Amino acid sequence: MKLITRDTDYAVRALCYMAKRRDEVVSVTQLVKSLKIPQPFLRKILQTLNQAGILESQKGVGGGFKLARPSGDIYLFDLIRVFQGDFELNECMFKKKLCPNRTTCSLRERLEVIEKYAVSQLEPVTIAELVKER
Amino acid sequence: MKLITRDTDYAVRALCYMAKRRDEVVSVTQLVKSLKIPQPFLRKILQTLNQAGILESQKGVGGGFKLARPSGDIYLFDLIRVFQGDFELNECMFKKKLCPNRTTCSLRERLEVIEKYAVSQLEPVTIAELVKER
DNA sequence: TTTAAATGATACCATAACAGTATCATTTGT
DNA sequence: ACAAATGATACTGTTATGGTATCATTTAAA
Ligand code: FES
Ligand code: FES
Repeated sequence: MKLITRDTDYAVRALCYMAKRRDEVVSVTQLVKSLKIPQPFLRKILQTLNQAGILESQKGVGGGFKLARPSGDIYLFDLIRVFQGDFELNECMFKKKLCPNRTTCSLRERLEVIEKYAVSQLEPVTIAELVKER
Repeated sequence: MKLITRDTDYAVRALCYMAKRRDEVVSVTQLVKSLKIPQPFLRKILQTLNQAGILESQKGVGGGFKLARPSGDIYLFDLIRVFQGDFELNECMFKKKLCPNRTTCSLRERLEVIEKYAVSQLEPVTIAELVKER
């Protein structure tokens, strides 16, 4: 039961690293030296971020990736959305989304409260924030 | 990313049903008629609860299950523990539990806050509570 | 102009968790 | 004896997770 998967976590680390070198193009090879992440996996992650418009890429020798926008405009939730889909702790709970008990189920209400809290906590987090804090 | 799996959810429903008929032995067949849960699956769930000491069973004709203790003493967390293991939204995040970034990672702190909140919300919930509320 | 360093695009793979099913054995009330 | 119930256990299908592996393409620099 985890809130954050490996993809997302790795992405956060890589983006933090890049945020500290803004506008500098960083290659996967470089990144892998600092962050201990398997190369091909990190590569896939960065390509995904590129397709999602969070990174920009430059091909060829001396190429690599850089942030597509200021680190303060890259939200943790953007990454979660990319790698994990919508943030839902609820997802109640029957084949094709229709749970008969929705109206009566009080468990559901409690889960919703938790989800709301989690969202409120995570929503404001940006890469800039995370970099600043260390 | 769900907090509660099907097992747990089904268990909650079944236990609520049984809580309303305290000390009455209820068979899986009966339960399945009210709750829309696949029979063999529910059976497995109840057997597990039996082994966990949450239910008592009676074999043979007219047999079935009943609560092993008052519904106010059966906590949602008991069920979560049985079907999902420890409640951890964190589980950081590296092969054999040792994440190098633990000290510096500020993401972690945020997740911990959320986890604490979730626990505080779910901890007091008992079957009795859930029955009462509908 | 060749070469090497980089990404692009895809396909593949291994493991585990999740959500069940299926069987056979045993107990027990009638 | 029989049928209704649980006990025990093994099996199965699907999806998510956490990756690898390949081949193609771009590009800077020798
Ligand atoms: S069981 Fe579906 S809403 Fe709670
Ligand atoms: S990445 Fe391991 S504690 Fe945050």
